[in-house]
Amino acid sequence: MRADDRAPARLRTMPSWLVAQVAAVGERLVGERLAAVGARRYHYRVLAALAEFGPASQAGVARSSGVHGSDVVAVVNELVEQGFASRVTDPDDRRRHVVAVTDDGVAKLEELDAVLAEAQDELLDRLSAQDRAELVRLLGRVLLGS
Amino acid sequence: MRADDRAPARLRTMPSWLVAQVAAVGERLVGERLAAVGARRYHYRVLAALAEFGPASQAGVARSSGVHGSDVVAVVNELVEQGFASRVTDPDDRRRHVVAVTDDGVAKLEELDAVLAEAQDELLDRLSAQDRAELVRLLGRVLLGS
DNA sequence: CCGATGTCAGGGGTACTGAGATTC
DNA sequence: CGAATCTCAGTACCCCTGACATCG
Repeated sequence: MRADDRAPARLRTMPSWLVAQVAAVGERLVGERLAAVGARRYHYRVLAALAEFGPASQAGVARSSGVHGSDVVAVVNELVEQGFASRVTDPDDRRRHVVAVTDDGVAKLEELDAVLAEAQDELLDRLSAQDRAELVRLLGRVLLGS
Repeated sequence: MRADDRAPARLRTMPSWLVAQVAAVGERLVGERLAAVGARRYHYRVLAALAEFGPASQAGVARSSGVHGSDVVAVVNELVEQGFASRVTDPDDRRRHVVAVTDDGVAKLEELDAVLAEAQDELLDRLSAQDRAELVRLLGRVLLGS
């Protein structure tokens, strides 16, 4: 009981639907590759935020990674379990748990980067370099005020 | 504990992430508007498929709407409850439940069409008509072989 | 028996809400 | 006190898997 992709005409030209379809394909490609190395998108986002912005409280990680605070808890739990992040209570403000990426975490992030680059290529297989750049430009513009 | 949109640089130019962000914005706009009139995307997709392709078995609806067969059951249940669809056992093949859109369902679909058109405009607010067409073209091309 | 169909139960991932406890 | 932080429980949606009974 699977779906063909003979979608109703109403949908085939609806931008929000097209973009959702493309996003779904991309998320599947990315998700499969991340799963193959034991990660999810949440892990990547949190590791990337920690690597770029440095150690931060979990609330800070939520802000910089875009992952919801309630989910950061679980993701950081998993990253710590796997040795990719450390979490210590801030002595200056004992509400805060300062999270930092470890050396293993940096290595893992590089592995994930490579894996995601592959997925991008597969997703955009049919687009020329120009078209890829144009797509990125248009998507960026749509996001500007959201 | 909400997210700013200061995303890591790794993500800001990654096509799969950009498209997922835009899709998320679109899905929120669409979802909110549909919720305001008591519907979800699944309802729209099933109604649109029924209106365009005519009455069909639930397996047929799954194929033409792209909604998974296991979910079609629940969606059709809800549409029938609301009077937007009818479901009768096919006398020629008693496995099949033939689903059809009702007059109320057609009216509902038109309401949803209007609501979704608004959402498209809001989503693409920042793009010229040319850019919108270009975006649709590029997205369509990405989907061609997926 | 095989295959298509409909139904149900359930999980996984993402995103969010609400409440409680702790600390500033 | 109010506000921020962390944590947990739970919800919702979408997508999917697996199993089962029914029927052609």
